[in-house]
Amino acid sequence: MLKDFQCLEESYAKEVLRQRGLRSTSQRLAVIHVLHESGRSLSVGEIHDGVRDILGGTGLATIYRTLETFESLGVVRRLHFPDGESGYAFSRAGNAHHMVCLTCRSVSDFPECPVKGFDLAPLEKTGFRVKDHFVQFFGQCADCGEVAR
Amino acid sequence: MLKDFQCLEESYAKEVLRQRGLRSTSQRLAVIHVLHESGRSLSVGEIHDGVRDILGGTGLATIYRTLETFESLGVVRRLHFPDGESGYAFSRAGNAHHMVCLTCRSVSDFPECPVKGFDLAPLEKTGFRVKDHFVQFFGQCADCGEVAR
DNA sequence: TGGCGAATTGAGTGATTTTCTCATTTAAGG
DNA sequence: CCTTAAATGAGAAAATCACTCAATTCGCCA
Repeated sequence: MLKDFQCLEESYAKEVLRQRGLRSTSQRLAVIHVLHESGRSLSVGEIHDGVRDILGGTGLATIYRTLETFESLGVVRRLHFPDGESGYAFSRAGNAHHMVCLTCRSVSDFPECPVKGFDLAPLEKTGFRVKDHFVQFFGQCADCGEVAR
Repeated sequence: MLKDFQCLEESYAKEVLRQRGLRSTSQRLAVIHVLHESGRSLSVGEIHDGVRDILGGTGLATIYRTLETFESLGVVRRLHFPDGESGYAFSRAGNAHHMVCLTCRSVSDFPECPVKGFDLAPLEKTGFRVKDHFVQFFGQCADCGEVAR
């Protein structure tokens, strides 16, 4: 069973679920726990393994359903890497901007939305109406940068 | 067989292939043809169908291999939509910025890289070293915007 | 605090997508 | 042309993801 202590991320997730009338099941909280604890982007298999470590047998379908639910709530985000791989990472709602380390796959959120600094004028001049955006910066985090040098 | 006329995109792809010592097969050119002609993002299945219309029986594995090859060359880019779907679109090398219409899935490139106007200083202050970026804007193109109104 | 109803899960199956293998074909330089 | 290595086709295999329904569990309310 999940230990009593809950990190900020777990209580945040609980709150979001509650607001939408969805249940805070141990499986859902375990997914958040695993994602947050790792601090990086995890594959579905890694998340499944992590949840099983906490709860014992857990169905793979539940993992897929949970990730889908959380992604629609903006609590979890799916990231796609240049090499074609993909993974899921914890993300505060509305934050669609990430710095992804290509070495360790750690994910950090932006201090603030970088699109504010973008000049969208030439873009909208073409008649295109922007409704959403998705920005990812790839590179090396502080730790991996050290090692590489 | 592929007709003699080749669009700019096809000769561009041929040139890139030649530079890398790769062959310009009819299948590869057909993939470019289909992608460019549609002007939007296509699924693997749609590309397969399109190529078969031109060449007759073509293996699905070839489509996958071709897309992988072109993506590594920067000629084709894989796009991921908010709904989880993904598709491939023609893209000039080095252009990692796209406007994607959520209605018709048409893809247009940016006039110029919008990240140039963005201040990376606060980001790099965290120790993160930016090596690449990927920017997608979702919304409605001029045509679909008209209809919606 | 215990029970009820509805949401959620588990397990297995099924569908879909992607990769792999290897014999055959084909592009491209000499 | 001819040669050679790259590329393809076909089908099987692997991986990924979705569906179904009985059993379980959460959250509300008495």
